[in-house]
Amino acid sequence: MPNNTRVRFAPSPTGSLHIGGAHTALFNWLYARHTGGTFVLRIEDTDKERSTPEYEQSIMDGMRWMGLDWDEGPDKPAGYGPYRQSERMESYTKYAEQLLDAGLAYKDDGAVLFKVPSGETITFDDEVYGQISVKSENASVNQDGTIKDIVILKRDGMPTYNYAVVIDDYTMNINMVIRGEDHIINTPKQLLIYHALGFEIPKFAHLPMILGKDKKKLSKRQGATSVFEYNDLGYLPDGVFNFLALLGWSPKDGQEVFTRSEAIKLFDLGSVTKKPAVLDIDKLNHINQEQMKIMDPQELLKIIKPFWKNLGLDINSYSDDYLASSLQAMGGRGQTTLQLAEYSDYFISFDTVKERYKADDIKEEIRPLLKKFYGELLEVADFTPQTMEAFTRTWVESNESSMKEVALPLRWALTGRKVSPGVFEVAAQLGREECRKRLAYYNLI
RNA sequence: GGUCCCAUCGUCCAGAGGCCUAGGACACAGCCCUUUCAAGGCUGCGACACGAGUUCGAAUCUCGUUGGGACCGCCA
Repeated sequence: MPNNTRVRFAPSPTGSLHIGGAHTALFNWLYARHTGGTFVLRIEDTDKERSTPEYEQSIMDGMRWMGLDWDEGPDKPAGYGPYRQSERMESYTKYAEQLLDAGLAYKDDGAVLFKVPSGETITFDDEVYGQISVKSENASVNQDGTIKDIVILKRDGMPTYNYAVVIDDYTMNINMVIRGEDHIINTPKQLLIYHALGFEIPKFAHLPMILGKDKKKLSKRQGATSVFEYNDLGYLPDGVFNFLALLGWSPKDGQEVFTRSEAIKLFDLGSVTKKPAVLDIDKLNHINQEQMKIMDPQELLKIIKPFWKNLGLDINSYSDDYLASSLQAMGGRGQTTLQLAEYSDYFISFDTVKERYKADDIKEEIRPLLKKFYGELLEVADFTPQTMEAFTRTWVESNESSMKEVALPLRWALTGRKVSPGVFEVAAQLGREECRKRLAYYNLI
């Protein structure tokens, strides 16, 4: 069954993909994937001054990072191209002339302006906000409140935003326009042009804004600018994806942690909220942690590797299986990839342990006991957490010691940290010989 | 200032007239488990902005007030 739902994400390449743009792109993608429709990427590069190919590239990379693939775009031409506005001049000129001929537009100083009528009421049904109506004389105004005709072609010949979107959405057959709420106020202006040209009107769905802690629209100054910074900060694409999906929307059953395919299945424009949402890093951290827990170990490993490298750890001398199981051994600890990498460093390097722990807390009186115990522990037939723990429990009992007394120093010697997964889990992961080496270094066997 | 939009715990969401002495999640506090917590379990704290209506009954509908946001570029 062919599906003709067509949505688009239309960023302007004047900056990287920021969190607000990512949110809009995500919801478009979710809608397209849920309905089986087509997701179009259109580059709105009509600002000659600020648009750059580098930003265009960066936006696409950001989308790829988030796993938001598009079906049509500058790099994926289909029947509705080109996909950059700067390459679609022909249609802007054509329809401008049509408007000029019909007397609905006029030229002034080399620019073409659309004549805004008065006395009309422009109404549209937003899929999220419901019915919105504005009087045409209020649709486009000067600072003093007088009607302001809409510039459609600038003096440099390029189309303006409000005009180009209409022409492109129409000619690209977009039938559902999903964009930020900041565009709700632009919609009446665009509707005027739709009417003047006799174009069929698409459905509109505006999304609540994402606000910063100060409740102001996210600007480049606050928080991370591009989605890549979230990567560097330790967030998973799936974490950002999941977290962003929860801003302004939630599945009917209240599930908060979900995979991409679950999100696609569950997504519903009808349950998008209207209230602007404040971005809460604590929640992102939590969602990110949950995503790390359910992620495929080998996939997670690919992401953690660069973080380990940044910590100066030599991961090349270990197999992927060892590294992946080290990550698994962390048992869900750490909220970000950055933390996970840092917390697990002792699986890769004993040097980091030596730097952190000098063993000067060990009282000489108990060293003999520890030596005796660790020596025997290293000889258990089966170097698994279960066996080691069982062995230890009986040992401390018959030697009038305690779990605390022997396990805590062991943790320090093995990890150089106060906190870690179960110490026998750590020991098993490190392996008998590595444990022997570390204990020997601290003169504990 | 004008136009448009919004209004439930600190934050993100449930709630579409009785199921609400308002539910979940994050954060916070406390407790528990344990060899440690950065893992896990439990408990607590905490909100329907206000005022009028409509109704037998309102967080849910209407109006007003207040508060917040967005936009007012030949930027998008």
